[in-house]
Amino acid sequence: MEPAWVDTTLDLNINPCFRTNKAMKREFEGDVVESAPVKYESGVLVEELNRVSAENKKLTKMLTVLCEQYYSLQHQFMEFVNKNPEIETAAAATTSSSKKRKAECEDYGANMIGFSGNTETSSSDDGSPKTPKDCIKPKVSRVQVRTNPSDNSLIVRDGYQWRKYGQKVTRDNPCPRAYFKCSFAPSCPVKKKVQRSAEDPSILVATYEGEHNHHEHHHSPPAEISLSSNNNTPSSNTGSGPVSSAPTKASAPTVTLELLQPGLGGDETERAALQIDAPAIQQILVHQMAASLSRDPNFTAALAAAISGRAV
DNA sequence: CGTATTTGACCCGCGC
DNA sequence: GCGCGGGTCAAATACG
Ligand SMILES: [Zn+2]
Repeated sequence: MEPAWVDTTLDLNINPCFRTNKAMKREFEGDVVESAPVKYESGVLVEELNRVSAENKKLTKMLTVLCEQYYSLQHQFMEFVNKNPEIETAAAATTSSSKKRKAECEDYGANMIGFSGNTETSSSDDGSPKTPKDCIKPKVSRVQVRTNPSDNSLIVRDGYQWRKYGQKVTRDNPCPRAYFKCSFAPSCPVKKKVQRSAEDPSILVATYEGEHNHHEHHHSPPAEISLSSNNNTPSSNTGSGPVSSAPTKASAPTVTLELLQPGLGGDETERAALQIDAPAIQQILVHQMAASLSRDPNFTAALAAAISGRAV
């Protein structure tokens, strides 16, 4: 769980010298005959190539798993953020260096309903499309992904399968906004909107809406990360949730999050530092891991390479 | 030929 | 009522 593991992996990936030395050493004390240096060298090289190839494959697999875990973690992180409006305010205050703060303040309902409630409830609903608009917003989560504008037009690679069903140009953004719908399960109501940031075209803003009621269409990792945000998800209100819109202030963790604008370094991703005063220490670790992951340009580059190279 | 994407049309809420 | 802006539909098209 500690970020050191990630660093080690990345170092292995980009700098296989140590591994090579070890392998060579082992080869030396193996079936080595010094009388034929060329043949020995060739054999060692071939074997080393195979080894490196296998290792590369293994690392790619690990990276894929890590990527999936990262996405899952990111998803849950923004879910966590959505439950605390203060974080959003602070983040908007810091990140909006020049952009206007829209203060749209989408009501963070924080109620986990809508995942078994609004899909099939009104079965005997005749033609009248009139629905009681009791603000049954299932869930709205916003996430910003930093990508290379030349690589991909719009992000889709987040572990799920999306079907594009619309594209519109918005008023205050020259970049169009794309509308996607989860197409894996026909009963999955999850939608997502993707639009580039107006100022920084390398940042894609994705807005997820709803919650998946199925697994990812391919082998999902067993999620060794046991974040699970157990503090404020009683998970007993999933059925009929007239839950309070805000978590109880008494037991809610006080979270302080600050996001730094990447613009200065140009190569530096946004950094998230947060401070939790709660019995959930795991969340701190998880968030630190997320921060370190998103902060590390090596990881970003490797992630981009892995995604673009081994497209799902 | 089946499926996914494109893209203009259509709908709907909202402010004037 | 009307215009505007955002969201969705669906016919046409592209793709494998
Ligand atoms: Zn889904």
